[in-house]
Amino acid sequence: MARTRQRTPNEVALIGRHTQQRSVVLAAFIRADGFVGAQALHSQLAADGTPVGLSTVYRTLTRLADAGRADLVRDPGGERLFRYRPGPDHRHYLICTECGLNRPVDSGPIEDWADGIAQDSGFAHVRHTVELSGVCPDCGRAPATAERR
Amino acid sequence: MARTRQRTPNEVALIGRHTQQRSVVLAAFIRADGFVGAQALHSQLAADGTPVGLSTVYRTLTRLADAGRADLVRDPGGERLFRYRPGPDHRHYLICTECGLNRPVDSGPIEDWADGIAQDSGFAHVRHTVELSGVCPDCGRAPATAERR
DNA sequence: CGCTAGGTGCAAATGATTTTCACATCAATG
DNA sequence: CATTGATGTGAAAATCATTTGCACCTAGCG
Repeated sequence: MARTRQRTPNEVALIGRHTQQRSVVLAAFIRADGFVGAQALHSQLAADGTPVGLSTVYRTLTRLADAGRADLVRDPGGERLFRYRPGPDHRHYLICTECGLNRPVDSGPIEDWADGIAQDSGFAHVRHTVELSGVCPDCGRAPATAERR
Repeated sequence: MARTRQRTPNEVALIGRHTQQRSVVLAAFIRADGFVGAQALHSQLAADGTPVGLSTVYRTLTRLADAGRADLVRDPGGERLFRYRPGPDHRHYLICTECGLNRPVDSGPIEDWADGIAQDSGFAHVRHTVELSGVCPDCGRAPATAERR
């Protein structure tokens, strides 16, 4: 419950000019600590009393991703979900399809495997996307609204 | 160069009623032998002289995927790409971002890793998506039109 | 303090996918 | 073989997430 980190994240500098909107978006994004969609973040901001245009949210997240400060995955519905990435390395997550709970997993083996493939194949700039999804213990126990599909 | 497999794939049975359109879509889909988007398949069919409504192509592919006969990945642009899956197991591919060339890779390690994660996490119905992309030797050598993103 | 490149927001444009709905077809039946 | 109710089909309209056009701001420098 310490500082609410309301101060402008210096990450703003990495993506251009420093503006109020960017600070707010960035702060909320970092605070989200997990995967968020642009729309969700936009709603969150509105709810927080610091509304920012949807386009701006999109623009900010896109820039962050381009700058390598955010990872990007796809919702089964096709929505882009962003996750703040503090460091240069990336991680992989196991996401609950019911409640959205997500936890990082040990991806060492994957990295090694991917590197090996890259070597053997002769392909350059090999990148990988790994998404794990399932039903977390809680949801598995209490099938919520059990809305499937 | 034997039979052109123009006969109706019996897979049709798995997704409902057997109609001309489904046979054609399915045949083309199987013949595509790799990832195809609904739109591409639709164009292909038109070019082949067996036009089928775009909606029908979408419906057919979606059903196949639901029935577990097709794998699904996302284009960086957000387009859904389907790949016919003959058996119950799935494979992972390394796709060239320049020319689309794709080759299966040995995914044994991944399967094991994913299974391990599933075990440890307590999550149920754990599924995984793995996408590897890079630039194939040919494209790396001759940077084509070198249009990036 | 004034300037200007870069930002911002809204609304309209895109693009892929889905749905609606009137019409055509399948496949079991009489 | 004709009937018929369930399904499937296609064209166009509807959705949805995301992008873009454009007129209006503003950070940050001189």
